[in-house]
Amino acid sequence: MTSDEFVEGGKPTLEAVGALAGVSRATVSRVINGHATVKPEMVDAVNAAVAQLRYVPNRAARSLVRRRTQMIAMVIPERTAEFFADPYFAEVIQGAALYASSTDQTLTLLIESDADPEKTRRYLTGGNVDGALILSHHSRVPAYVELSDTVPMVFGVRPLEPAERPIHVVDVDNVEAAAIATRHLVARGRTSIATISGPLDTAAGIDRVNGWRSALADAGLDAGPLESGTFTPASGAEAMQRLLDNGARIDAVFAASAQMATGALEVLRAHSIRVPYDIAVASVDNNYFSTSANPPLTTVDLDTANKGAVLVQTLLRLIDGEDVPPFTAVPTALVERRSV
Amino acid sequence: MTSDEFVEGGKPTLEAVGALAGVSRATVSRVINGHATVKPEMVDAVNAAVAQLRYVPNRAARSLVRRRTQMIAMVIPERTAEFFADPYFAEVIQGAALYASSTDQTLTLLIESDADPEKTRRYLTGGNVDGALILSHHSRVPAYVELSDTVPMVFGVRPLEPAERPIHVVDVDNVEAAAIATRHLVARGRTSIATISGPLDTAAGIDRVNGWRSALADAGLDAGPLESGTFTPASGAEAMQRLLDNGARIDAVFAASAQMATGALEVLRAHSIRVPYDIAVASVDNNYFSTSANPPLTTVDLDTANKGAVLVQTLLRLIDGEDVPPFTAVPTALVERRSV
DNA sequence: CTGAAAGCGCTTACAG
DNA sequence: CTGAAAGCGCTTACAG
Repeated sequence: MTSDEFVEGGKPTLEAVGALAGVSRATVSRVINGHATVKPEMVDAVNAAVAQLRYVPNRAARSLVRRRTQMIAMVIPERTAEFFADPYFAEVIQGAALYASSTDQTLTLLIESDADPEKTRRYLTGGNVDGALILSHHSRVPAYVELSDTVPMVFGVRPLEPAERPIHVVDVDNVEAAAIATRHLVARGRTSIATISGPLDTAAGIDRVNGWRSALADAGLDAGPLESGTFTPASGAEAMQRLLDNGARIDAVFAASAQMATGALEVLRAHSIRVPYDIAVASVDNNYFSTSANPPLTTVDLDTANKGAVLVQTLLRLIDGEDVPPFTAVPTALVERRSV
Repeated sequence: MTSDEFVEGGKPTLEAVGALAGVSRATVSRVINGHATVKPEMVDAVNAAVAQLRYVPNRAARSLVRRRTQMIAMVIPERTAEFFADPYFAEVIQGAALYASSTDQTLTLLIESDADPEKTRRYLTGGNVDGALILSHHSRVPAYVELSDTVPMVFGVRPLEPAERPIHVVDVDNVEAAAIATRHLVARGRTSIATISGPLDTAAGIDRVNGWRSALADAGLDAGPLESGTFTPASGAEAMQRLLDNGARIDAVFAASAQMATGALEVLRAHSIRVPYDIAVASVDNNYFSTSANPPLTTVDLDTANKGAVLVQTLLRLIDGEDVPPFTAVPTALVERRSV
């Protein structure tokens, strides 16, 4: 008797597995779903049959009866590609997709339509997904906050304004990340530490300024000058130039992103200011920009891929009705290279 | 009588829509699926009921009976994030996701596991998806070619060796793209045109060299010197340096990627060689690197987002059993900036 | 042209 | 501890 007898044509079904193992399909189902009430010998027989037939449960059937789509959406801004010089999204997506693949959830990418913002909301509320991860730009966040009691959601960034209702966010502690970098500068004996901040209308921009400021205060140092950029290399170069033009005597710069640090480094080089001898530069982000900068950047690793994984993990907990804290912090760590 | 009477609790079903419209659920199903055999007045009644109840078909139920998962996978290399300085994947994904969202297919990202390559194959052959888009590195392609008669597949790159069985690829015509750039250099009066090629073990690398060579031959010009890079800025800089070191008199360079062109430009600047006055530089890729180069690059736009869309479109045709040509070319176009 | 009915492949009360 | 049966929400022959 070959196992072929149990699969006529297409994919094997529960029925076929049951026939091979000599049990009902209800029992097979129980074994597959780990319902501990099955006799060990039946468990073994079923598992053997599953392996022999290479049985894979039909997602649609399971999803239909469980009333779960088994899908989660990752919502990302439409203009991502234009800003893809920023490796952030790629890393989060990669981390999230990898984690999702170890569960029976499917991760789908939902690109926000700038032309039709309602489309995304309709999709999310139309029962297409069990939950959503929101990585939109901060300006879009409030609109999603409203949906968060219709469909489970986890945000990748804290809203600027305190949300009107309890929400769940997974992010690094940006205050702490900036403080880590700044403290390292202090520990290396720097005393006049400027910052090139991110945009001050973003949570990350604000929080990193606060981290820089508080680390300085803790060390009994005055806050150095602050110039803001937009997280891009060009904006970092311009901010560095303004810092120099303003004539303040500084011996270190904390840049709120590796991209801005890269731009700053170019300006310093153009002025023959030696890094780290004359001015040390520390930043946040451990990515392509940090390693290929000249000199390579001492920076804070935000572990963005891990953030992607934790986002999914947290969302699944929420979907399962577990109690999830409003904020889950992803750990960060200093990585020392040659710019400090 | 309010429409609430037809939806007790959860999402409205076909049954509820039928009750509101005064028809059977079979008829509602026919209207929703556009089976032209329904009387116009019933069509209207059904559509009104659908709108009123905001009815959205249950994907799982539909998928179960149609024996289609309604999902397609995009297979991408695990190490993507590390190379994400290359905007290519982000753009393809964006184009593909956007197109998929206009259909009732869901696009899911499948990251190849370097540790367990079988995992991806099992997923694809386990009935999880209706088809797959393969964007892997070239070395992985042959393994997928084997699967292409088990599950419909479209490749984003032509295999290096002619495939053992008929496959479907969607890509730009790399020979033509390179020829466009080179012809433009020729039209501008350049006569000694070198190339910084991509890796010569990739289809894009090889094809772009051939395009450069044939454009030159067509113009009655000798092929200039060739140095190879790996598509990265650093490799472009090194190749440019070798070109200079070798002392050949050249008045133009065709770089097979914008990233390599960026690196080459830096070397030329360091040598005070003026672009385009002394040496003109044309490239391929219209992305962040092309616009932020100094000077901005005259280059061939590969319309990568559109490639993503066409990949999905082609795969859906294949899944529907249509006749699809083995190669679908995505159009390219020259964009003139200041490097030529 | 339309409806009643079967069935897609699962899960899970309900009996036993 | 296990099985027979109902049912998740659709689509589609099959009658009429």
